[in-house]
Amino acid sequence: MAKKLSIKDIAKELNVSITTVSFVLNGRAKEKRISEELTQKVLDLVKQTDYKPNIFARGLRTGKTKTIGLIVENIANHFFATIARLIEEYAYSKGYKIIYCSTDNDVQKTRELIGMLKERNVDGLIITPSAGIEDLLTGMQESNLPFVLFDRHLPGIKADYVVVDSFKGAYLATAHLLEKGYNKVAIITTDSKQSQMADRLNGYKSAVKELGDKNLIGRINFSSSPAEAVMAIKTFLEAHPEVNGIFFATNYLAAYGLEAITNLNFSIGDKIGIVAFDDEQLFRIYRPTITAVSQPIDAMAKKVIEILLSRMENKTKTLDEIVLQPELVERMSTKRK
Amino acid sequence: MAKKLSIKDIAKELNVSITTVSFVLNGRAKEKRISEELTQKVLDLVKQTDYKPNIFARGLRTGKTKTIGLIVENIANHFFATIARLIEEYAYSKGYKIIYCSTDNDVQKTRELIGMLKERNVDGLIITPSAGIEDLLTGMQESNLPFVLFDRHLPGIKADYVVVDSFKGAYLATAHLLEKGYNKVAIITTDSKQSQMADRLNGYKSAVKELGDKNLIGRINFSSSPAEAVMAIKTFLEAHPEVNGIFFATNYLAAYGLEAITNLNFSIGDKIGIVAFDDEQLFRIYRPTITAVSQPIDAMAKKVIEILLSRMENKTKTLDEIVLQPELVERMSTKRK
DNA sequence: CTGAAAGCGCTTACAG
DNA sequence: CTGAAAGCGCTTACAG
Repeated sequence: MAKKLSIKDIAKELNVSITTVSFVLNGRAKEKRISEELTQKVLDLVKQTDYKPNIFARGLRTGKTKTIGLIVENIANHFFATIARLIEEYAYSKGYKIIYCSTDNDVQKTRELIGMLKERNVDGLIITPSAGIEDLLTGMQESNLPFVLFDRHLPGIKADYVVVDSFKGAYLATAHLLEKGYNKVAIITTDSKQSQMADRLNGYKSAVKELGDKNLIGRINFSSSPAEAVMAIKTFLEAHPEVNGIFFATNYLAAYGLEAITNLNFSIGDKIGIVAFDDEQLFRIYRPTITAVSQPIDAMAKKVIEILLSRMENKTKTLDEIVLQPELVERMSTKRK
Repeated sequence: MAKKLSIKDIAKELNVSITTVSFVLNGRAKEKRISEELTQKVLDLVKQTDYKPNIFARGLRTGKTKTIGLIVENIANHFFATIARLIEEYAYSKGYKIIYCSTDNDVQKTRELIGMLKERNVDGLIITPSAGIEDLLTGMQESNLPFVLFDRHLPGIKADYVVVDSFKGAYLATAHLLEKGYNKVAIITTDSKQSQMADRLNGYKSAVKELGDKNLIGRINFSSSPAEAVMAIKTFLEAHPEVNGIFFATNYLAAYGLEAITNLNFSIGDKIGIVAFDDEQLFRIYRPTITAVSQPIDAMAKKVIEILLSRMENKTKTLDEIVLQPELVERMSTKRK
């Protein structure tokens, strides 16, 4: 590897001390009353030689890395991929880089990843937490490593978070189905205990209690393969022939559900109304188009980065518990001919 | 932040020199003939205290980071997200972390990202290259920074790459349409000059020349918004009413195409046959299901990491130019009733 | 206004 | 078998 330039080379070339160069580089020239002329000479040479400070040396001294760890459930999921992309962009514009990882909702893996990111001295973390990592989060708070939870939070943990009002979204979805005359509405959800899933179930129950008949709950094992999930949904629908409306608690459950329903040859919209939680391209393109609860992904990404950065700069003193509002996007899957 | 343990603390606790601890930690105890007993004592204490070497200090000395940079076109695209996920997994199992970035096919952004990753001293890079970064790649070769290209490669650059046989995939897709009796087959592609896109166009042309009539080429501006792309495809189809088969050169073009075709109220399969390059969930779930050219994503991810790691360990001397075979997955969109 | 020097936590050539 | 010490490239308290 071609010998990299060091601050020493710059200093020598200009016949000044490395201290001076360092001050200029860190924007402390004014404060240290280094002459404008000299400052400019340093900046010019740095630009001309394309000198980049060694990140390790700097990190060793300062302990900062300008890196943020982003731990999501599964980066291959459309929702997480899109939000990761936006977070990457906002972070990048502030001079931060992102290291992403996927947990698959595996507590052990989440623990390892957090350990790994701490070891790499990330300056902050963004996490979709699974239950069972409360101790790690508490530890991070004690050691002053800033983090923001998103998509869900953990009861009992007092920490910044950005989530969508899942109860409200589920309520809107279920009420919409009931009002459209689909009077036996089921929910298809996972067996996970996460806060957002619990909220979605409660939103469903609340709408059913108010406007509907009785709860019809199908739980799909979180670690099912796609084929197993499709089969499980099919079995559920066969066991409950009265169902004429379904609220799918996640985007991937809805995708599996579409496969199951098509296998059963039910006519979507006519025989059975459908709403998905979380909007995506599939629901716009599928025919009939699928009514969905849309999350404000862009606003979430922005909020998350904003909170984390101000926390990292020690600006925030109070807790930021942000609950954004979802929106129901009405499409053809909840319309009878 | 709680004071972190250093190698000094471990050494002091055990009354040995830091040299000894360092040798043990780096698996050089045997070679340095450090007694088994002492070695074990060190390892025990390290485990017990959960001591982690400071990554900066190590990096400053060795220049290694155990980090790989992954630069893809767009992490929110299903193909890249899935492959990134797999690469992450394989890399992780070998003790490496991944930093991802998205280029949006913007040469300037790609250049910046490569610069940023070099600055961060990644040990290696995985890149979906855009034309215009040849000099950077050559520079990396000169400075011995290992990298592997994937999805596409650059003519004129002699470097390891892993791609899918795009010519073959496009040929299969187009020939399949023609054989099924869709005798006026168009290709919808981008205006990009990338090797894989050029190959797909050539595969299309070759099949048309052999089995078909004349070339019908629709080019969509790569930086169109989704709505613009849908409109452009619609306009193309209206201008060419004879078209009864379409080969979409990418997954997202196919998705836009489905929207356009539905807007036009064409019956897929009957009036117009469709094949997409790159398979994804949408094509399995959509009704009718969509015939697609499937890329061996898992094999690609494995190959990429394998080549990069062996290159990083200086094991590879010869060039690895891997071309994997795609597969045509026949579905309903190319079947007439 | 500017510089000499300590020190961050490692690795490793050298000495014994 | 083991250790004292140099040095990686920075930042910054201190001195002038």
